[in-house]
Amino acid sequence: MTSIDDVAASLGVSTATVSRALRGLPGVAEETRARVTATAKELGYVPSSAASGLASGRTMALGVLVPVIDRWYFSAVLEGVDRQLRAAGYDLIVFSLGGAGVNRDRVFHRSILRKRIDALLVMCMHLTEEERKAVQQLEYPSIVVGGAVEGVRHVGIDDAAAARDAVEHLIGLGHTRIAHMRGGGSFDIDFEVPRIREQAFQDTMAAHGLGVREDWSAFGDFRFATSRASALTLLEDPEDRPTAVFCSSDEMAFGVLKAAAELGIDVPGELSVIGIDDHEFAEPMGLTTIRQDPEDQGAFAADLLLGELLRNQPADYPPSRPHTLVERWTTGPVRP
Amino acid sequence: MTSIDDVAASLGVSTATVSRALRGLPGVAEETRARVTATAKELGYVPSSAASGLASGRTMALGVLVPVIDRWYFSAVLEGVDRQLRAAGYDLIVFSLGGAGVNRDRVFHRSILRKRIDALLVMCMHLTEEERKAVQQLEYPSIVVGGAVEGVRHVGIDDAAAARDAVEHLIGLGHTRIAHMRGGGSFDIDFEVPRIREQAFQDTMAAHGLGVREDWSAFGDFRFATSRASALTLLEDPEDRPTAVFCSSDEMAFGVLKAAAELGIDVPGELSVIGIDDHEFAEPMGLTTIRQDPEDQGAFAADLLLGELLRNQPADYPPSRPHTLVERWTTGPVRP
DNA sequence: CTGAAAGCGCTAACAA
DNA sequence: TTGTTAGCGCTTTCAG
Repeated sequence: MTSIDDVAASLGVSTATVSRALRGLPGVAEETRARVTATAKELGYVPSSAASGLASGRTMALGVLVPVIDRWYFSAVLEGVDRQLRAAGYDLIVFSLGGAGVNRDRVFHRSILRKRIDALLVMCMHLTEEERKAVQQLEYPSIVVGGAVEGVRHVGIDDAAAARDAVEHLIGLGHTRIAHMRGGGSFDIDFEVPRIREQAFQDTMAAHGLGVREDWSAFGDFRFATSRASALTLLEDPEDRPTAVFCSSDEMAFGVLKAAAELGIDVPGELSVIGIDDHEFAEPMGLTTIRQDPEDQGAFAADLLLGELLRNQPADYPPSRPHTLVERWTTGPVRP
Repeated sequence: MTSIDDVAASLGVSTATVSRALRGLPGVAEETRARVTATAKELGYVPSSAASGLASGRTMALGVLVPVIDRWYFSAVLEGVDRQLRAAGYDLIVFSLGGAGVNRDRVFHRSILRKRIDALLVMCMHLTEEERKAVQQLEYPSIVVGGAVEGVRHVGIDDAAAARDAVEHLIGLGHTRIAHMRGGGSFDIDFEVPRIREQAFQDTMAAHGLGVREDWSAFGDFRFATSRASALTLLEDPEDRPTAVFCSSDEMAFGVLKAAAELGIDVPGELSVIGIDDHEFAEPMGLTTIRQDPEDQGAFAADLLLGELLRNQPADYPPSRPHTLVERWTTGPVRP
């Protein structure tokens, strides 16, 4: 492994000069810089991040804490984060809690506080009291993406408004018998988001003088399979079923669509379905939904953190990222 | 930031003892170890990974190179990798090339060779000649997951056998008019896998004396949307269309199913569809498919690398991970 | 514009 | 069982 000393020795300059030249710092003769750059390349010199991290205190890495990696929202945010990091020459370290809460505190203590990263991005999820405190007391910048976590700043869509817009779209089409396919639950992934969307559903219904039926609150766990199974029950009685279903996520909307297809229910003739997300499959499925852009959210948060690292002071920003209604073909006027 | 010296000073022992005690090395009195552990915890001491990495040469981090993060296969592999790393106390650094090939070499040189990781896992994708060489010459263990990369060892399913099994399932049901929805292309994500599956399709057809039609080779790009669009054309003529479609991935199979539904084609009555993957949606969709387990592949590869790091010598292993046919409800006997 | 030298916080012989 | 002593490979004052 060729080190900075090798480069310095081979040129007869000091390591300080090599370091300065390679990092583009001022106060190096252009001619020297050129020679250093050339020699470094020739020798295949690559600085050790451990050494420079130790010496400078900056690791050039950003950590992202996620509940799981392989779900649409989280991996999309990661993609957006990574895009910005790449541009800035930062590396991405992913701390996954891996679904259920095994060794959560091990992950927290061992990795996050280990001076391995310059900033931390936390994906929306349920944190324990202790974890929340740990994040708040981090000595480097941090931010939450997605649902809010009390006492920590965050960026994401306005979940209540997004849910309200979805429900009002259905109401605007004349629907009054509206069911809700809700998320949250088993994975402990996030407490707030599903609750906020549920609350917004109820509030919006109430605001329009519409009642919500307890048995029309179906549990879909933010997943296709669970939602399909729930919807099979929800929609089974042709004499008494909703004319529209508001789904707290697109994946759950797909489940409802699948169930409707199996039951021979025409969409949107007999049933309107709306989701939230604008998942990759939403467009080819023709799903009407409230679009959000997790990549944008991740990129925005990463940029924010990167900027703070650069200027060494907290930045001001609007917490809400946009959402918009995308009308496609799964919603339509209620049938008289 | 409390350092190892603080802990040592506060106990009146040497830093060496603290280091040994905390890392569970032998040769420390149990009583001493207990006191050290307690004090470390009390003072909130967390070792600096930069410092220990520099001193020991081990970073306790593993790198994973992916073409993109937010696709089913890649994020699932990541999940499996991460599970093993977590158990071993390793951190996960994700190097994403981010779809198209922007700054690819920057990523390679800046990050991968930077002594930030102890081992590298490369997700199947198309590497340039130079990149392949760089990976081969890495001075730490590396492995490819998914499709093979010439000159680098790898783990994954036997793609040819998987495709053959899928096609033979269709042939076994009496189908002779079989189309192929193929992947590969736009993203440059992987050259080998789509090609191998295509070749296996053709070989298997030939082996059974069946012809393949050029116009029945549809391009689905491994994606739902693209596949649906292709299938709409593939299946449009009721007088002359395949009775079965072999899809090189489940997402593409979903696209075919969607197209069939839109065209009013009964599955499996008029059309059989089989995929490869066993995507999360496959079961609720009732899709017959060749199951592979990317999480298992990731975990297996990570374990292999971790083991080699531990024993400091290359391990022997069977390169192929299992695949199995999962029969559900999208395939059936050809209609006379 | 360049060099010398003192660490950054830990680990790993080697002694004791 | 514990302590001493060198570094690991960089960055960063401070001089020159």
